[in-house]
Amino acid sequence: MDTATALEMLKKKGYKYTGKREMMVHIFEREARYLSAKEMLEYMQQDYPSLSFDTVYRNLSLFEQYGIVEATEWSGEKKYRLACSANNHHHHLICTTCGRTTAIDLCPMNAILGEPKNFEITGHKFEIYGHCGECMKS
Amino acid sequence: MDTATALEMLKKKGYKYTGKREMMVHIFEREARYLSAKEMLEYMQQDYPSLSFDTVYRNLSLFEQYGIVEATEWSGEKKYRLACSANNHHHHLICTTCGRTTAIDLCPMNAILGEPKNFEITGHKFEIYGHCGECMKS
DNA sequence: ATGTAAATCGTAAATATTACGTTTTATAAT
DNA sequence: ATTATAAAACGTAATATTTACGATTTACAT
Repeated sequence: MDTATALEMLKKKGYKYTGKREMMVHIFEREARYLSAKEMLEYMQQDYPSLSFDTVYRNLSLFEQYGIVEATEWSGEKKYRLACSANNHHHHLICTTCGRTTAIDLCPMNAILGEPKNFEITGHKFEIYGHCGECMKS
Repeated sequence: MDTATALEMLKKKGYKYTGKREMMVHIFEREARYLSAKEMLEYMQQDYPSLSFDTVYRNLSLFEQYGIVEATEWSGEKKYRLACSANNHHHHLICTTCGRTTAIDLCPMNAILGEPKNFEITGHKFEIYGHCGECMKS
């Protein structure tokens, strides 16, 4: 999911192509890791000093809704990253310090045989947490 | 992990055996599901109308620290449940409406061959979310 | 150039969690 | 049983995260 594709897709749905949305996706591309809303706000404020919370949160939700970013939460915060371009479903090693990820080409759902009785599955999460090489140094 | 065992264990560590802690573990036993701090507070206030947030949060942290409860988070809230008495490591189907769980006797970490390079693993999460039979009715 | 709906701003409200000085209480020693 | 003391709880405030909303600005189709 690159910036142009993401924003053009939104435009086709009737949303506007704004500089702030463009920058948000750019930052996700550049950082290539999970970001909190606060981190995103801080990066954005370098270019838009008076940016409001509303804009960041609203756009994060919009991006999530249309599959531009994927979200998870740890340490009491929601975190967002650009949706993986890999077309196969997979999971991640996540550095809980910096948010960087490494893909795991394995989904435990494949090992779940049949449907559980009396339970409608809506989603699942498989995440391995830890510290990446960079963060271990410091 | 039953009430008596849990509280006696704490006592040996130098913590006091209080009616509030006893009731908290009782509620966890009775409910047998993930509870938010708020839900716990509300249950507790039936017997202790002036109970403060501090007590609930402090004791939840204490319980987590000593393995009496296990915690996770979804929908922007931390949730706690009595630590599973099963001595084998396992995971859960979780009803995101009521917090009830069903054990899955499977851990995807077994399929992760070897240690990832340049990454120190500190934990992992495998959870399947959905709606249980009870909650699907309503 | 203009109309209109969407986006953003500025700010406040809502929600969840943590913190802290004071008072109360469980517990062990006397 | 009384007392000392350290932990627990109270009452309340502070902090952090997320959401909400009326007013203003902007993108963009006409």
